[in-house]
Amino acid sequence: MPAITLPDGSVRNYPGSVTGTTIAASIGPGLARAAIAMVLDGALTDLTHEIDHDAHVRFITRENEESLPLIRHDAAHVMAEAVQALYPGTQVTIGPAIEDGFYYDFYRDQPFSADDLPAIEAKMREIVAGDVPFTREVWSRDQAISFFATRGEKFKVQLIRDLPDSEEITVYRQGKWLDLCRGPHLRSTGDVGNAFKLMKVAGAFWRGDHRNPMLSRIYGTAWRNNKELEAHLNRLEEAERRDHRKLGRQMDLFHVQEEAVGCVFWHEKGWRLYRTIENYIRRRQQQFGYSEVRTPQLVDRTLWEKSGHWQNYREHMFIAEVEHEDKVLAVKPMNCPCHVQIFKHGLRSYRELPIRMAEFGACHRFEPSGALHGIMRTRAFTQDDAHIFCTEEQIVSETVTFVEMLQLIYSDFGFNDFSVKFSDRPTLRAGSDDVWDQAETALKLACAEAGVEYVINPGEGAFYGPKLEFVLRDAIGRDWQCGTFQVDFVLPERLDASYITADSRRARPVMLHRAVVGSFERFIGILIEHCAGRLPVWLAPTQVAVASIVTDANEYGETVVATLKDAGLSAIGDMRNEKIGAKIRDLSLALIPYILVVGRREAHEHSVSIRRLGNDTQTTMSLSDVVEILKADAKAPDMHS
RNA sequence: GCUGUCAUAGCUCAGGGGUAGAGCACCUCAUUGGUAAUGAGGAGGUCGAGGGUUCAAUUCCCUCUGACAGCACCA
Repeated sequence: MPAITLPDGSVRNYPGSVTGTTIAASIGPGLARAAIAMVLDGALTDLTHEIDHDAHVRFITRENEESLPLIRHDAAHVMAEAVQALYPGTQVTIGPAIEDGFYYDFYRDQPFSADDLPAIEAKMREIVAGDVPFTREVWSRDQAISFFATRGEKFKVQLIRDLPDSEEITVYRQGKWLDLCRGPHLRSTGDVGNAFKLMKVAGAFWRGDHRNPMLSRIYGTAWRNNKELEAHLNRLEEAERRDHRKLGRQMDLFHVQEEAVGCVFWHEKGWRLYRTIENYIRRRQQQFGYSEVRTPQLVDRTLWEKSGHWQNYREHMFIAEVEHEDKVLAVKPMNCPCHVQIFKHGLRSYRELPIRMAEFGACHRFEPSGALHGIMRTRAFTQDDAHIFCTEEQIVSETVTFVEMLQLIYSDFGFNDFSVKFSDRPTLRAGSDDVWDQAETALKLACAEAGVEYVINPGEGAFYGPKLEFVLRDAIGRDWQCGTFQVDFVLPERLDASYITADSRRARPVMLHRAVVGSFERFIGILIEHCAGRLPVWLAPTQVAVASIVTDANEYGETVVATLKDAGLSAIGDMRNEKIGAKIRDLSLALIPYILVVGRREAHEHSVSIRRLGNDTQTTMSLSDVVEILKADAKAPDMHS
């Protein structure tokens, strides 16, 4: 006699075991039609699941966002059936729902190409139109293994073998096709609906391990209705429009070329943007008690051996050798060991701590070719790196202050939304478990004190310590990891850094590795995409353009440009023999925040007509007023008194 | 690095076994105009590099380099 409690608190009794389908039907025909799955005692479950005990049940309908992963997972099954129908001999592996959609990994001698997608998609729509029910079956392990083995599904067999003994082995059948699957699923293939689209094919390693065979993965996107699908496709187009590589070219900020793979050629405008950001960070660091240093690019391998980087990252380091000297130098891949050298130079007293040592450190890392991405992931980059040498007692307060600084900087760049990941000890690491316990505990305590909420990122810490990763969210909802904060008890030990305590003994400092923007290259890429190239005035490489209407106004136009430059603004003149409409268009496409138009009237009145980017209205003002307005608008956020 | 796709003018792209084409940008001339494209003319390419097949290769084949998407990697 199961008693079923519904979300509104009402309880219904059923004579024997009962399915969700029956319960929904007993509540009403509307719900019977709409319910596509249920949450049974907190767990998402098939509607056909038999309930033989008292339970809480909540029904999921298409209106509910929780239906999305189900729709996507079902779409993956439908795709797998379609693929096996069209390409016999293809082996199936796994096909989960993911953010925005789903994928399925197949094994096939000939990987799929984009040309195969229309046929697969058409077959999928057939299967959806067939509207055949999904049915769940529990199989024995042997039954499942022999079934998939006879079909030559080697990957499935391996999956089943690796399932823990406690795990019930279930398959889901849809018509003649079936797949090993934990479920749950919707009622039938028809519930997938038609708001899906196959997006791309890609290679993916079996079980995510590069030593394993490569599978052929097909990605799809799936939604509850066509409106959602359209919105998603529009978001993708918007992201493409914002691509920093495209905008970087259009705005003439930088380029990359074959002779310096993964390295950025900064053009004048891009470099101006870079320097504006660097100077801003420098001022913030000063404000927060950092001192700036500069360390060598080429450092003997012995130092990297001591730090452990040679053992851990040798294959990612650029090496320099000279003909007449028997030395191997590494182009520095990071700054920490160098900063320790400065710390070690001379005796340090506890009175000096914390020492906050900052460097705009240019680093080189041999990143795998497939990892490179515009200026976001490069082989040569510069970090806003700093290392805080402090006592254990100072970890908490230093963390709190760092988070405060990071928040301030992010919001100055227009990022007000960020999240934090806590990465704990990795499998390959230096330092004893005691030291790791100590470091992780200290960092957690510091987070609590700073009011930082985080999600755990298991096993993703650096080899020398746990870290916090600060992930910011951009204007179109994409996440980017920028800031980092790492507690390190290992490197000071390895590199033998010490200070003199109040009672004249030697003690090890703790080293806090930290960066706010991370790599300047990457951050600038993110910034460009965040604001779609329409940089705030203080960052814009060209802040204002002066356009003349007639040649008679050119001379006055030039004096306006000169006045703006004298006021410290980055100004250009456009005195070309073009119509004003064409100039407005060109200067707008160049994403210059302000356009000042001058004609005979303005020249005579000593005024300008001012127009803000993205706004098609204009007002005429005296030149002196405009200069004051622009000066105020062009001030860096930390320069407002 | 792996799988796949791609590489033609500064940019965006078309073409195709018989020495290359458009639009924009650029240069020249005319035009002096009031807020997102004035008109006409001109110049610009070893068709990514190397090899092969062929009477002939930018086009077909192979190798390399680079780019793009995904995977793997990211101290």
